[in-house]
Amino acid sequence: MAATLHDVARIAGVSIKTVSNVINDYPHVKPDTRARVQTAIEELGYQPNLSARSLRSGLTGAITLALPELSLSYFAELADAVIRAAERAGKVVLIEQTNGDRARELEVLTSPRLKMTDGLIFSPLGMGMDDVARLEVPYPLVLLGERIFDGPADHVTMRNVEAARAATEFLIERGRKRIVVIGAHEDEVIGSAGLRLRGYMQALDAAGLEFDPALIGYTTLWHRSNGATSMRALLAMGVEFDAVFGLNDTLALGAMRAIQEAGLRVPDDVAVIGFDDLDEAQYSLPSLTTVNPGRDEIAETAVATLLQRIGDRDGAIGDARQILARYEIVERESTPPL
Amino acid sequence: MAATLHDVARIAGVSIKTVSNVINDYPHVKPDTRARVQTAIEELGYQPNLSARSLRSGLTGAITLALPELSLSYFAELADAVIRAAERAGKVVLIEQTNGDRARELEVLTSPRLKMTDGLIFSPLGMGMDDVARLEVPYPLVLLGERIFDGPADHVTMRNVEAARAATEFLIERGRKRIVVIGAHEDEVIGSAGLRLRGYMQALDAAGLEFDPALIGYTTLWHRSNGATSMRALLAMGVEFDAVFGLNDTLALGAMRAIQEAGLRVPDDVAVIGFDDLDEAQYSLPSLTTVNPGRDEIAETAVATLLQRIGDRDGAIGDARQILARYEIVERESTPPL
DNA sequence: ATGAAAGCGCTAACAT
DNA sequence: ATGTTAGCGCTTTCAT
Repeated sequence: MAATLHDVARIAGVSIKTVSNVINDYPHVKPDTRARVQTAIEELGYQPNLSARSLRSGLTGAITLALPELSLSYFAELADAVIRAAERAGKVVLIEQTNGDRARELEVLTSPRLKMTDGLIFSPLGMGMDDVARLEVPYPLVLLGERIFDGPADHVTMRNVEAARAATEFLIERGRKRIVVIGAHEDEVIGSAGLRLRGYMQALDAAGLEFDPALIGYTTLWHRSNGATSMRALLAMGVEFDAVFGLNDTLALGAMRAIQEAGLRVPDDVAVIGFDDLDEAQYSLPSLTTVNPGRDEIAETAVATLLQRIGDRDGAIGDARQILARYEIVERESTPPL
Repeated sequence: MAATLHDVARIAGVSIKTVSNVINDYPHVKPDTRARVQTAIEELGYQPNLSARSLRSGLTGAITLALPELSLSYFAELADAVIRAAERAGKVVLIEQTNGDRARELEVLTSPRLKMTDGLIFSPLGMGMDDVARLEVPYPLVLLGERIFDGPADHVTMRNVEAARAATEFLIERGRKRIVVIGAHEDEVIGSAGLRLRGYMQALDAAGLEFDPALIGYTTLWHRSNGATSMRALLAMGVEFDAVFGLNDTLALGAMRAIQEAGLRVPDDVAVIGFDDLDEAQYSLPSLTTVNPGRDEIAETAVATLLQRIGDRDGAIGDARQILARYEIVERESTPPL
């Protein structure tokens, strides 16, 4: 059996209170008592029983991260960043995959398994504004993504509209006038697709360019294959264009493949920009210019915010906050130099 | 405060034992008592306190998965598969990232945080055979990967040598005779690189082809950029070749980029095969022929094996087992048809 | 500076 | 079929 406080206390010839004091760095312990306890701890290889500690303290030292799926690079890189940020704070991360399925997302919000952790960082994809009320939960919650706004929980997200506008302007500054968008969702107002499309429109407007519906490629999912398929369809219809804005990197990468298949050159004939700054955007042929939406900052802030809420037993922090990360355009080979 | 067993018992007018019986599906409970308890549970929104349950039962219902990093697609897809398999068994997964750093890996093996879970699925990258003794741990452990063999723990892995041999033979069958390998590690005997290189040699041998050291591209890491760099170096040296075996998919993808940059055609001038069957292998240009090493089966088996060990309180299962998944070659566009 | 003891919420052995 | 009760190992008043 694993050693307990009592075992350590017995070996060290002190009470369990003293051992506890040593472990928790309570200041008033005589140096030589402390040393004796330390020796006993090492001798026994004592490690505290975390279940017991949790039961007593009500805190587990773990947080849950719920996201659609790790096979999507964006979420894998987000999870990586969240785990690193949590680790820096000495916390550990439990991952739930929802597949972006609304029912599963709602289920996760009330799952008993959440009690294994102190709070939830939640990146929904299937839920919408109608489900806002479901976010009134009795535990600390930080929301990610663009499915819900002004909900009852802290929300950390990116500047979708501004960043998409900047991406579009980046193409316009380089002389492109007929800019295809890949990945739009019919009638979506919020959600990443809706917001980024709005940014696109704003940029056209500001530049005095006319919006042409023929330039919009709709896809339901945002995988590489959807980008390629959508692009091929546009190509087949004979639409004329000189640039492509992929609403995320995988779409842009897929579209870039279709463009090259058709014998067009990137960036000479068609300039391409993506959104997300995935690791692989550096390694495509040509490498992909894209928007870094501040993923690391989002992860960092989400963890910090959640931990604040967890530590805030008497609601001193106040109302739900909206936090926006800084974005940045990363220029690579898929767009021409200025 | 959250409701407890006592609250439910009081409302339902029974003892906590009865409530506990209902929750744990103990058979001998009168139907109407059960109904009364159920009503009380719903009324109070009772959810069991998992810390208390863990303290009492010694089991948490969670497992740890320790891997290098989620930003590497292979591990993201592995984690995805492990989480799904665990979920099917009603277990939850906590993820630790080691960055493939040996010191960090050894640290994870003895971390107190492991006590938050019932066992560990461990995919080391920095540890080696010298560290085998460190795997004698006082908790259920299942090992993944090719860093350690015949250790004291169950080991689930892929048929590296056979699969690499099959990949090489696949190229030979298509008439290729000068096959470059990208991603070799100097003097490595075990490890993915060492094993796969051995499979390559075996295939050459069996086909009566001579091994040419000039065809081996060494890289320390297995990112896309390493594949591209290594390939460019070989190209610059004027080495002649008609095929490339990337020891993993990202290397192959990087190499393919360098090949195309050099004006060579895939698969006509150079056939390319990878290893891993990542999602993105389907979407490259051309799509990548590769080896599916049985990742889903590995994840499934690792979880099942770990849960068996966890449930096996009196060591009835016996010694450490070695389990090998089935592999399969997935033919795509980067190799010519037979 | 240290000790004694209560109790977090649950499970399970033991009663009835 | 249901109730009583003793801990699981820890933190934390309250004493000393």
